[in-house]
Amino acid sequence: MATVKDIAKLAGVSTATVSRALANPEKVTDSTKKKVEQAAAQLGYAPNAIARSLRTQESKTIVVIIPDIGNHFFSDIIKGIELIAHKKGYQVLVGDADRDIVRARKYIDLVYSKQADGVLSLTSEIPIEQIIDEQGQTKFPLVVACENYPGSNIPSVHIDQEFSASSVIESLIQMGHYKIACIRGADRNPISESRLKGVQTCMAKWQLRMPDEYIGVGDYTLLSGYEVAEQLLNLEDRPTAIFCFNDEMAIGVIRRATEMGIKIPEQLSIVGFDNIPFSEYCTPQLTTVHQPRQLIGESAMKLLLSILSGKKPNPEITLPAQLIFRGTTMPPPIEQRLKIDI
Amino acid sequence: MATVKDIAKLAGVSTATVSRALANPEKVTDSTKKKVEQAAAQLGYAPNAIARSLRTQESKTIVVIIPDIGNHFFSDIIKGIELIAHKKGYQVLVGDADRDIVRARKYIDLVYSKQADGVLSLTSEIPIEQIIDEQGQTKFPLVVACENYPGSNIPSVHIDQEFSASSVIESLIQMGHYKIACIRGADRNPISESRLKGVQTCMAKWQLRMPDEYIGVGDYTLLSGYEVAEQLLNLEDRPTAIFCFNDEMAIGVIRRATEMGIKIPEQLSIVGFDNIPFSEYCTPQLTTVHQPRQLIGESAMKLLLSILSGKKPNPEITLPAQLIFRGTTMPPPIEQRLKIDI
DNA sequence: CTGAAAGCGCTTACAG
DNA sequence: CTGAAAGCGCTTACAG
Repeated sequence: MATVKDIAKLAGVSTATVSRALANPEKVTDSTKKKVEQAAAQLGYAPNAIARSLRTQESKTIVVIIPDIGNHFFSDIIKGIELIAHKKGYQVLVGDADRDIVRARKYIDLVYSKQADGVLSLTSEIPIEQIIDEQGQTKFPLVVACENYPGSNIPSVHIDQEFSASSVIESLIQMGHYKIACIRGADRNPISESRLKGVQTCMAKWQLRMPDEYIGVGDYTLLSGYEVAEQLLNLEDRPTAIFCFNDEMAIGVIRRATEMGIKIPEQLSIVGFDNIPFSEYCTPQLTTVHQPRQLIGESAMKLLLSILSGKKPNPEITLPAQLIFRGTTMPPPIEQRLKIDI
Repeated sequence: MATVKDIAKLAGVSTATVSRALANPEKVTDSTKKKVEQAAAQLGYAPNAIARSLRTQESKTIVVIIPDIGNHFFSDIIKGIELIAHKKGYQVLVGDADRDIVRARKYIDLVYSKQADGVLSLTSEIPIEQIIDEQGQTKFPLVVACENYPGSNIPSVHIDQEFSASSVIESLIQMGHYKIACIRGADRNPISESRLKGVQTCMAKWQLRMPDEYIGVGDYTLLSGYEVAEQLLNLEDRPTAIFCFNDEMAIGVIRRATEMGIKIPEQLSIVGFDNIPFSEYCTPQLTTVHQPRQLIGESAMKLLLSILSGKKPNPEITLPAQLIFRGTTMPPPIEQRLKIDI
């Protein structure tokens, strides 16, 4: 492989000049610029990015940690991240943590080993002691998207989870539902906690309560939705609506309900979350909460970029979400409808 | 950040010894090993991988190029790749080419800029002149998975596309279908070509022919399946079966057919390809060809690893696929059934 | 077993 | 505008 040295020899200049001609052509006369470019082309020169990184102390690479590469929700976010990153000359390294904090740690290590300049985490399942110092500050450029660490000041971009969840419940209640169940994510997952809080706040507002056996726990996969649906739908006092904390689980519920001969939406309303592409293609089409995925990715990357450039930007960005009504929701059978005193 | 120099000073040894103690502890006395380890721990040392790469001339990183991060099919393959790669101390950089050869080129550049040691491409849409020299040899460690460059000797692992496609058609014909349409991928896509060849070979074997208007062209997305279905299903002589070259398109077809009031599978049989998780969760459940995705990923990574270690392995691995019958296929209405002369 | 020294391929502050 | 020189942080062949 050709190096700056080879080019220098061929062009009859110093390596310093080669470097300048290639990186800052304006610092060099037109004629040397031309000589160098020609020599570089002739030798098929490709700069050694590793050597450059070592010298400049930056890798121009950021790593994005995703909890599960099999989850559709993250694709568009990554597209948004890449759009901005590439525009600014940054590479994107996608690391699948597989919901394992040990694997997440490995990806964060890339910053410590200087292979990446910053981290964009799409999960909050990252080792807190690796990222926060004694003063509660982040130890390196980090942005958390979609999720957030409540109570910390880690920069983050997300929708208003609590409000969105609360809106879902509000609209179900407006339809007349009151036997409302939900399928949440694992305990201690901040998103799940926020959404559940929104759910309960709204129920309380209407002087309703969601009994414990109506709160199913899934892991955001199709299969877990399918399995938890089984429990919920076999309950003595079966819910008339199920709010799932993502679309995958909702689609699992549709499948199980269909198999059990329960008519959707006549006998059971289902609401998902995320508005993944498949949500429009299942039968019936899924009512869900749309998250502006690409925008989240773009905003998160811009935020990280501004941190990387040494600025102290506003560390929290909240983006709008919207509830999309499709074919899995309608008022419950009349005898099961909430009677509202006026 | 602490460096070997700092550790050397603290431990009272040379940097050479520090390096040895950390990388090859057996080359060093137990007592110096202990001293060095202690010093390293005390300083919170993290090795600079960039400096190491520059010195050792290897990055221990491989890049995997995928055509579309939004496509479910690739998730498990990546999981398989990562499983093997991590076990062998390699990092995996996932690059989304977005079906754009210019972007694929950027990822391959990582090899030339020494940031990656090899490439695992899950698409054949890569610039041929960048990877093949005048003698028709690959210029750097490269494995193509799922797809293949017919006629080249680029190492690859894949299923037998032609045979799998031909089996699908065979079984449709056995059911009595003969008005069989398909939705293929773009022209010049090798997978698409191989499968189409399998389709046509099998049709010919039964002395049938697939008319041109029965061959729809999609781009492997839900939407394209939906749109092409519209054309196919509005044909004067409507097909009784549609074979889609991936599950996404098949699910798009299901959606459109359902909207048009066409009963599946009574009036229309549909077969997909890939067996993505959603194929089990749509209504009806999709008949499809299962590809051993994780195994493909693992095999491809092992093949790349063996190339990286300087071996000349068998450059072509063919893995078994299997046809999975679910709810979208059955014999066509009796009056549309193929009459076989015995 | 250990150390001094060279070198991987760049970039950049400094001097001219 | 250009060049000589230093240095980023490692590893390793060589000498002892």
